[in-house]
This record gives sequence, structure tokens and C-alpha cells, in this order.
Amino acid sequence: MNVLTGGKLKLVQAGLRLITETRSLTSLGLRELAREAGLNPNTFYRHFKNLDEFGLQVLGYIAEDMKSGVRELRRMAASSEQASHDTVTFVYRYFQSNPAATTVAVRELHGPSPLLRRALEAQLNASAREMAEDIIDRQLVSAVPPETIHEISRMTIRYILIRAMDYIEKPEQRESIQLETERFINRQFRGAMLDNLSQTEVESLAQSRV
Amino acid sequence: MNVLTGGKLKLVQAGLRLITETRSLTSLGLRELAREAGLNPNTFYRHFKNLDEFGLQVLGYIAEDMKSGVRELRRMAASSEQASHDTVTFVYRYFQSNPAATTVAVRELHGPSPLLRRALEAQLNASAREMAEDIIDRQLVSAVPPETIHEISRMTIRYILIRAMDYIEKPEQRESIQLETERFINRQFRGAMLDNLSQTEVESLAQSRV
DNA sequence: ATTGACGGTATACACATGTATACACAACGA
DNA sequence: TCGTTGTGTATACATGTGTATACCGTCAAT
Repeated sequence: MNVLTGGKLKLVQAGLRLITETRSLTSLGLRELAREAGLNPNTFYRHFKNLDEFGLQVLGYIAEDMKSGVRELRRMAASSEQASHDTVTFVYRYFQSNPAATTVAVRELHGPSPLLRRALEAQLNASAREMAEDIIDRQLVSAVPPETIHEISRMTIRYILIRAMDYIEKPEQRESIQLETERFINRQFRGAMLDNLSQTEVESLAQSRV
Repeated sequence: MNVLTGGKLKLVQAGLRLITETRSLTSLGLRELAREAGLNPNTFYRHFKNLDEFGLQVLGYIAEDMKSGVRELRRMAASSEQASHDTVTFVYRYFQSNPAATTVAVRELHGPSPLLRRALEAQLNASAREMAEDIIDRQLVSAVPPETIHEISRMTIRYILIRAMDYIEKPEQRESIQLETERFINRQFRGAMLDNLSQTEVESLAQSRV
């Protein structure tokens, strides 16, 4: 059973609560977690062998959240050139409503624990693959080869995750973060359409439109 | 005087030594640092008021390193469409030869301390500004408006810093990281040249070249 | 009805941590 | 020459930490 209940759930949720703002997963203490969860320190051992295992469980706990959030990304792809404004807004709103999970993900993706880094990386790559295959299936950018779509998807997932952190922390910049994200994605795909053109060819194209 | 000497320098260098691999700046302890530096724990107080101040000093210490490294980025920009392979290689080699500074930067940019995050962000933005103004001055991508060049520069600096971490940690992927970085940059700028075209116009352009 | 697992608790130990106070000594300007 | 300033040290204290051992109720299965 992968579903968390009782004390185990309490501990994981306590971890998420503690992390927001000024903490990181790897900095949490066993006693600290138990205290926040309202449990005896030793109860921790009933559920986790050590803090590393706890960290992995937390990642697992937020994994579905993240997945469902990233799944919304596909909508954005579906309309990247038209209604992308609304869909990017939607994705960021999702992250905004899950600040703890977002913070954990961003922080541990570049954090000190190689174990957690690898785990998160695998999750992000899986999401990126899903996003890419969806774009390919729907033939949204048929002028771009599949491998390139995968590459851009990986970059986009990471970019959005990182900007989501800014989005949460800097309410006054939310609109511009949104717009920058849209431009980022459009430029990647549009640029990729010209991958096999030479520099001079691209320049002449650009100038012919001025 | 901003130059570090004696015990203060020892402590900062001890911090950099400890951080590599599995630590973060904010996780370092006062006694731990003194131990690594071969000093008495209390000597720490002679140089720093608290650990936050220590963190800022470390950032200051690596700031010139980072700056000079990022300054090399301009070379890449100068030849982004031609010899970019060699220049990106050069930049990553630079990060590779400063693994501690790179690790600190990546880790604290998304780390738990808002103070350090803001400080690093300011440094990166300054570097991005420098890079952008250089590109503008040399008229390397004259088809792209200045504000867009600034925006892409900010994205690029962050992208390269994060990939530099991968570059250091995954020797077998170095070549592909390099190539992906080149494509990232080219696509951003090429895509930006088409910013004011509609989706259908871009598609017809792409198809006309197949 | 007994057993055993499960989740939770209490107490205790050895150790590390940040910090305060006080001491030592070299360099140097008055 | 004396006092001050800068740098380093020793000792000590309260607190927090991970962990070990042992105890206790609940509940399900035998």
C-alpha cells in the first residue's frame, strides 16, 4: 500500500509544513518532525528507517501532485500560440496553490542529497517525456523532430518549476513571469523550426519581415 | 578592505571545501568550519557576527570568480552561430575547474536562506546585464530588440549555471550538455527574431524550407 | 484465549552545537 | 612605555540531536 495514513502521514505533512520558506528537506531533524507532528520522537522509527527514507517518502507523497500539475502543461502546449496566456496562468496557479510541494521540488532538485536529486530528476524527466509524447501525438509542432520536442520539453519543465518558485514568492511579478514563460516556450519551438537553417538564412528571414 | 586574509580566509576556504558534493552553505556549523580550518571554534566570532554573515562573505569571495567566468560567456555570444561549440566548451570547463563555487551558487540560488538567494540573484542579474549590453554593443543579433536580449541573457545565465552542475557531476554527459546548451541559446535568439510573426507565418516559413 | 504485530510512549546516554566569559599575546601608535 | 586593538585559545553551560532499550495498549489471527 502506497497510501499514507496515521502517524506516517502526520510526519510527512509536518515535514511539508516545516519546509516552506526557510528550510530544506535535508535540514529537518527527526525530533523536530515528531514535535511538529505531535508525536514522540521515537515514533519516527516506527515508520522510517532514517531521514533519507523519510525524504523519499515525502517526494513520493508530492509526486502525484506534481504529476497532475505537469499534466496540465499539456493544455498549454495545445494552444501555445493562441490561448497560451490563460493556460500558463493556470499552471502557475496550480503551483501557487501547492507551495510546499513546489518548494520541496525546487530546493531538493539542486539540494545536497544526491539521492533526492536523482529521484526528483527521474520524476521530472518522466513528466517531460509525457509532455513531449503528447505534443508529438497531437502533431502540435509537426515541423520539429520528436527528439527535439523531447529536449525542449525537458528544458521547459525545469524552467517552469524554477519560475514557479519566483511566482510564489513574488506576487508583484506574477504577470511578467507568466509572459516571460510564454515567450520562452514559443521561442524554443520557433527557434527549433529553424534548426537546420544557416545563420545568414535566418537573418535574411528576420530582415525580410521588418 | 574586501580582501580576505588569515583566519577569515581559512574559514571561507574551509566552507568551500566542505560544501562540495553533499552539503550546502546554510547547513554548515560554526564548530565544523573552525575544525576544518584548524582554528578554535570561538575564532569564528572574531571574523563573523553569525553564520548568515559568513554566507554572504563566501558569496562575495566567489563573486569575482563567477563574474570572470560569466564574462567569458561573451565570447560565446560573439560566435554563437559559428564557433559556439568551442566557446561553450570553454565556459563549462571554467565551471568544472571551480566546482566549489559553482556548487555554492547553484545550491544557494534555490536554497533555504532568502538572504543568500537574493544576493545571488542580484549577482546573476548583474552578469546577465553585462552580457546583454555586450551583445547589444557588438550588434550580434541586431534583429532582436534590446529588452528581449536582456531577457534571454537572464534565462541563459541561469540555464548555464544549472547545467554546469550537471556538467561537473556527470562526466559522461558533458558533450551532450554542451550541445544542448548551444541549441538552447540559438533557439532562443532565433525564436526571438520571429517574435512578431503569427503562428501561421512561422509555420509556412518552416515548411518552405523542408 | 493467547499470541504477536503495530503504533505509540518514557527514559536515558553520548555527543555536537551555539554562545558567553575570561585569558594570552603580538603589533603598533600615543 | 603603556594602552589598545586584533587575533587566537581554553573552559564551561544549556540545549538539541540521533539512537538504544524497555514498556504499554489495541487489534486481528490462530
